[in-house]
Amino acid sequence: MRDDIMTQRPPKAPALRAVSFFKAETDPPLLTDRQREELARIGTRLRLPARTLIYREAAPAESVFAVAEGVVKTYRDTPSGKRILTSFLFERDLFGLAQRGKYVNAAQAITRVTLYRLPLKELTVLLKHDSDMQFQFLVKLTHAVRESQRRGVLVSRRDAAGRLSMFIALMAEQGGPAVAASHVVPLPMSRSDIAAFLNLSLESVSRATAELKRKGLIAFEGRHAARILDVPALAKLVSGA
Amino acid sequence: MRDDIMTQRPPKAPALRAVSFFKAETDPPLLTDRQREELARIGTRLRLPARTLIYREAAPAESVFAVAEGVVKTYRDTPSGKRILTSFLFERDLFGLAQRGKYVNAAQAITRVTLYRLPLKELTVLLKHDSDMQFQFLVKLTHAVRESQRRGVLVSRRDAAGRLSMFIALMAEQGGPAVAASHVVPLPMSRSDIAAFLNLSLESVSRATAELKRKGLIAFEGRHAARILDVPALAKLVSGA
DNA sequence: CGGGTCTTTGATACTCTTCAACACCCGTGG
DNA sequence: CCACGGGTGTTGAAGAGTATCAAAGACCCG
Repeated sequence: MRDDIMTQRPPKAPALRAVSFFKAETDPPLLTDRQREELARIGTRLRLPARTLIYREAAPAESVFAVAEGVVKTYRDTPSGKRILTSFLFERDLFGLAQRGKYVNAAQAITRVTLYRLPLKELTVLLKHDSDMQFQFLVKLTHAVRESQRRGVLVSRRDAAGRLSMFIALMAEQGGPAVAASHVVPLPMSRSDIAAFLNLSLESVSRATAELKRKGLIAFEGRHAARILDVPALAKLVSGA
Repeated sequence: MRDDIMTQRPPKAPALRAVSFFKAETDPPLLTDRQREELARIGTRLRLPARTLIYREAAPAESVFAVAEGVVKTYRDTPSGKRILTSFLFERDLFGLAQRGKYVNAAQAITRVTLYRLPLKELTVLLKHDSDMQFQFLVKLTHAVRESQRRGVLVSRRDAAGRLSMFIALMAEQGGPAVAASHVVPLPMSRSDIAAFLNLSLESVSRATAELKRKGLIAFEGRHAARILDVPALAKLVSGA
């Protein structure tokens, strides 16, 4: 609450969130105000409505994007017509993964979003000049590797209910302390996005949610929020099988 | 061949391989000789026999490791007793992914390996002082993110033969031009490692290899090498479903 | 209120997993 | 040189779980 007042008054300059690989009690903001200003200077602030396609797979990659507000998904379409969601991006996340000058995923806004578009060229110059900022990007990238591996662990489970429970736990964690306290987890994405992320069919996700409801673990508050009713039971499902 | 003579005469200092996010015709070595020397200076050269456990999951993370020679796997054990292989590491790869001072995976040598153990503390100091080297680590990390996502795409396929074919293609790619020319793909890891990487049961991997053999796509030369017999057919299986 | 999208539910088929037994390979030791 | 043993890999049959196809229901936006 006080947090809202503090951070939303000025238009949010690009920021990063990540858990460091160092042992640390707290996770301080990765970037200083000055660094954020510098990023804002080379970048462009974009406000995009929900569902906007930000870039396509294999499009020329000229920028990296920082999420200031809203939710973004990145995905890949397989030759067989299936869509794989590689990640959900939230506030203070980066996206725009490229290889040889081309994006390896497509990116699309899920909600209305505010982004900072950071031209790769200027960004690399900036990073090479500001060793400290570069280090923070390095920390952020290791965070991204972990997150990607986490999805790998997620989809390794066979049962749909188990995958879904891990996903809800993931989203709860992402929401921060406010979500943890209220036990209400926002799920801004569609069921079909969840299915593509969990590598399940749409129907399996639906049946899994039904199962969790039936068992009294969660309840839905509209389509885009889940209330956790039985925390220990859900935690057990998340860890065990 | 000429490459062997060039690189193996002096003990290989730590090196990195990665595809850059920039558009580039060639992929030059990421590190200069001087940078490699500096890394060698802060690091320790280790020679370990096959199967050596390098570190456990959740162990205090004090170092990053660079592979100079041999093959390493990183894995995670789930509460339900299943083992998930998160990556295979080859020459010029890095491993030692940590979070809050602890390794998030375990790491084990598959073959006899030569490693450089780089203390995190010294490494970060070095990186902050050498902005250019830090940038190369950043490139390497984006490479790691892509590789991790690739595994995500791999395991999204339902059919075992499809996953295996993608895996063989991955290993072939890793082998470089020599492998591509000979069509013989080294598979130094065990079937059970492959199974854990592909998120399949041991038996399914076995059946998938049998299927590929039966269809005349590949032949095995011993247990740790596959010869690709029908390149276009395999490529088709790799891409399509 | 209406149209269309998103979601839920149902029945069938398909693929992998599991459990079990067997075959194979290779280093070891007689 | 050969037999042995253990790990490794292969093959078979039954069972579990999701994917798929089909259709009805709920929700949201205009």
